[in-house]
Parts: sequence; C-alpha cells; structure tokens
Amino acid sequence: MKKVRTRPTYLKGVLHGGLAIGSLWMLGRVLDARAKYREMVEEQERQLIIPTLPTDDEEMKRMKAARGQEILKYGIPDNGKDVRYYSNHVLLYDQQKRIPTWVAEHISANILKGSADRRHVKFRPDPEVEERFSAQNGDYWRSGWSRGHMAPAGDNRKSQEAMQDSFNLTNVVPQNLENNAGFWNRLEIYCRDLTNKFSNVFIISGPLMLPIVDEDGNKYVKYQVIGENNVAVPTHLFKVIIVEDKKRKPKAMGAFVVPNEPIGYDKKLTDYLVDLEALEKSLGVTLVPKLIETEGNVKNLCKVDNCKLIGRKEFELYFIGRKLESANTLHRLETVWNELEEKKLKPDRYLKELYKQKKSELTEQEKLTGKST
DNA sequence: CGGATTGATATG
DNA sequence: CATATCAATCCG
Repeated sequence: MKKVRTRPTYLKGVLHGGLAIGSLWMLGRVLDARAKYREMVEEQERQLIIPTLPTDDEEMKRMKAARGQEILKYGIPDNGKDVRYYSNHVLLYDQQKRIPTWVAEHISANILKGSADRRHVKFRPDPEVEERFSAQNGDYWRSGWSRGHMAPAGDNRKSQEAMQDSFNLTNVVPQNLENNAGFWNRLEIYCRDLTNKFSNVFIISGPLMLPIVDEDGNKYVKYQVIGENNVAVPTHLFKVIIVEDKKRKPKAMGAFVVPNEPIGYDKKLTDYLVDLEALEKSLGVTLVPKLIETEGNVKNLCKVDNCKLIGRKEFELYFIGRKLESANTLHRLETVWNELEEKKLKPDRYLKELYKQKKSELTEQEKLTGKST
C-alpha cells in the first residue's frame, strides 16, 4: 500500500513566497511550521500504516502483549483455574463442572500414620471457592450419587486439618456408591499398601468424561449433572500412581481408567491399565511433565508390582474389623460379629482379640450406664 | 475403609 | 415455620 501524503495548505504561502530576509521572526515561524509538519506526517504514518511484522520473536511477543493489554482493558476473563494448595493435597478445580480436574497427593508409610478421624469431619463447600462456582452438599443429597473423595480421607489421618481439607467438595466428584465403597476403595487400599514396598508413592486422581458413539454414528460427550448447581457426573475416574525407590528415584508408574459404575470382584486392576499418554490426551492435561525426562527408567507398575487388589474375603474381613472397632453397643458388636458366619468368613487372631477386648469393654460400659440410669 | 439416610434437636 | 446440624443406625 502506498502512503498518501498531502501537503497542508497553510504552508503553501510560506514555501512559495520564499523567506523574508532579515526577518528572524519569520524564520522562527517557518521552522516552527516545518517541525509541525513533520510531526503531523509522522502522526499520519502512525495512523495509516499497518506496522510490518518484526522479525524478532521477542519484539513480536512484546507487541502482542501490549495489544493484549489494550484489548483486555476490562480485565482478563478469570476461570479461577489456579492450582489450589491444601494441607496434604493439591488440585485444579473446574468451576464449570463443579468438580476437580485433577487432585495430586503424596503418601508414605510415615504420612499414613495418624489418628485423625473422619467421624469428626463433614463434607463442605470449599471455603476458598466463590459460592456461585461451588458445589453444595444439597446437590449430592438424594441424587443417587455418592460424594467420592479423590484424595481419600484414609490418606489424611496425619492431622485433623488434612482430614477436613479432604472433605472440601473441591476434592469430591459424584461417584457410584458401589464403585466408591468397592473397587475404588480397594484401589485406594492398594495405593496405601504400596507404601510398605516403596518409600514414596505419588498419586493423581480425577474425573473423566469420555465420548461415546451414538446411534447416528457421531461421537458425543454426555454426562449427567446433579443438583441446583449442575455438578458434573464423570463417566470415568482415573488414577496415576508413581512409586519411588529408596534413592527417591521414580521406579514405576501405572495409569488406570475406571468406569463410574459398580465393578465386581471378577475384574482385575490390570483390566483398567491404560497408556499414560492416551489418558493425558483424553484429559487435555499433561499430568506428570517432569516424569518424561526419566521415562526410560520408569517401569510399568504392574510388572514391578503385581497390581493385585485385596480379595473379597480379605476385604470383608478388613471392614468388619473397622466395624467392630467402631461398635458402641454390645448389640451392635454381636450383629457385626454374626456377619462373619453369614459370609462364611473365618476371623484371624487379630479379629478374635479385637472382639474379646471390645466385648469386655462394652459389657463394663453398659453395666455402668445401666446402674446410673 | 468407603459411604447414605433418618430422626431429634437447635436456630433464625 | 423451614432449614441447619448432629447423633444414631445402617450397608458393601
């Protein structure tokens, strides 16, 4: 494009008529007018000429940033997607879906020790999230979906603060109850058991919305939303596990994607083993960017370990133990104890001992309250 | 360990 | 009065 430059008419007289010799006043006026003219031309150039693309990348960046500042005069749209830090977990929260995008944690045998109790803690909206972008307990109530921890309560017994943090709804997704209490629970127990074999275990968990092919042959991402706040129900859940050796080097990694539905004892964890790259692609997130650097040394978790979840009998014995521990009446204690026979389970020495101890404890207690009332 | 539901009580 | 909170009970 050619620049259009017109000579201002007010200068014509001066230039055509020549300078008035001896008139410094006039010379001053002329110089003044020329300066003014140059200024005007430059201004026209600034207005009319589209700047040529600078070859320098840095210059380009600078220009875009400067233009961006003008464009975003009224602020940068804010989706609140800053990484959020808590006592014992870190997460990215999705304000649109009202669930986390991912939740990261680190556990070790030492970190798992503790006595923080989930009975003294309640699910609550995350106080750090703007209310209109937050899920509420009411959204889950009678929805048919349970509130599933991503960073499990059982990984946060170290302190009551960590326990309470894990009950923030930013750490929760709508999860099938049977899945939550069953397969997913066993997966979480498996992760905790890994700390007996490996010094440190790093875990990232989160929800996934996978596309399905509909009758028309097209693909759709479809998910239910619950409650007034339209909390998104994930179609699947993922968990990435990294275990370290004693030198604190990454030893093995496993990525799993599990459907958000009941999963029975007939399924193995390895049935849900997936390629990390594929999971990341589907999620749109590079989950462990710094693991890539040492990828060559990181083995498949299920080859280093067997990726075997706790079995049915072991599992049922496990939570019967928990129930015996929490029994507060003799009647309750007996009810739980009778479950063993119903399920044809044989109590081990620990369970028998626990039962005996609890029985004498509760007998004593009920004698006392019986007398006082 | 992972949860929901219900009913009594407290509260504005 | 309706809603919030807690304790008790229950299930896999």
